[in-house]
Amino acid sequence: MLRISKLTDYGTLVLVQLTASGNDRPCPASELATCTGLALPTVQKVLKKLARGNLVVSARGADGGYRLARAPEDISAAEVLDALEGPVAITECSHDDSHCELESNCQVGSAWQKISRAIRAAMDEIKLSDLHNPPAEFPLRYTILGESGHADRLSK
Amino acid sequence: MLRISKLTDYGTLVLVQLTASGNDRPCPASELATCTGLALPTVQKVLKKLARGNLVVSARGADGGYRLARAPEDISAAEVLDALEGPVAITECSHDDSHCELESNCQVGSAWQKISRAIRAAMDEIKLSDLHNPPAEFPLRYTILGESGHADRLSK
DNA sequence: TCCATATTGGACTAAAATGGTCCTATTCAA
DNA sequence: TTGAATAGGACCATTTTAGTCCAATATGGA
Repeated sequence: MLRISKLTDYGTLVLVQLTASGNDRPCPASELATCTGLALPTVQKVLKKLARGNLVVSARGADGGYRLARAPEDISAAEVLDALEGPVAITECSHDDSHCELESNCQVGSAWQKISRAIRAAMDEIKLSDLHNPPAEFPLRYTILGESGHADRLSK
Repeated sequence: MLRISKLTDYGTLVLVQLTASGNDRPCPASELATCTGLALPTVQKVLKKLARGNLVVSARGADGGYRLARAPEDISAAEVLDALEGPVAITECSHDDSHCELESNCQVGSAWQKISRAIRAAMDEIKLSDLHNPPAEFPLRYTILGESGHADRLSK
């Protein structure tokens, strides 16, 4: 269903580790590797992606390392996914495709896109601090169907 | 983010087509292929998966074909994903892994699993009939954070 | 200045998943 | 019996993913 790549999983591990160890000093990749039990090259790769996604800031040279770019409450799960999986389009509706001529089909495409946008919006609300200390449930709710036959609008 | 494979997209197309064309007679794969503009072998493959997922029923032989197993209101998006993507585990927490010894890490794993379960629950509420005639938005809502610091429970 | 410590960026390979096609067997109705 | 149709796999090409490694660069301290 929601397929999360291992890289994303590792990245979350690393981010949580950074969260847990305070954020006062830069933490070298080697230390994160030993703390998480992951292979060093893998941790390095993940950290590079996280840095490019502006979730961590790097300090080069001796006493260098990585630290969170923001407070854990200000880093969302959606950002983590973006940084590590890239902005993966759900279903790319290639407009020159023949089957997109049929209007009913494109409605389908847009339906999945809408669903994905909704999920993404929900992910925006889940923060790194939630992942660090997860609640019993993440109460994602799909509020359905006024008598219009259409779903109510998102209240947010 | 929510990555949907092309197969799933095609499958949804086919299901919507079956929905749109009524459900009185079995619809052969060839007809669905021409209606959707998809290649016949692809449509056949998709239909086989849908049949194994009990979303469509097949009739073999002359005048055979496929029809929806249930009313469009009784087929959920989650079922479609299950049938076409398989029950993809998000993050398999292999218990013998060394890094799972660290309790904080496993908390992460469970966090993603909880998120995925929440998304899945939301998908259960979205029906084929919604995909056929999608609303302006799918109002997925993540209701957050009582003062406990933990999220409120799903009310459903 | 020199050296050890770190990140940066990219290349690279192996393995797995995905998309798409095709073939043979089986089933059913006329 | 014959033709239309599904059932079930096998198959291959392509892409994605995981994981490793290397040369270059930056930093702080002796």
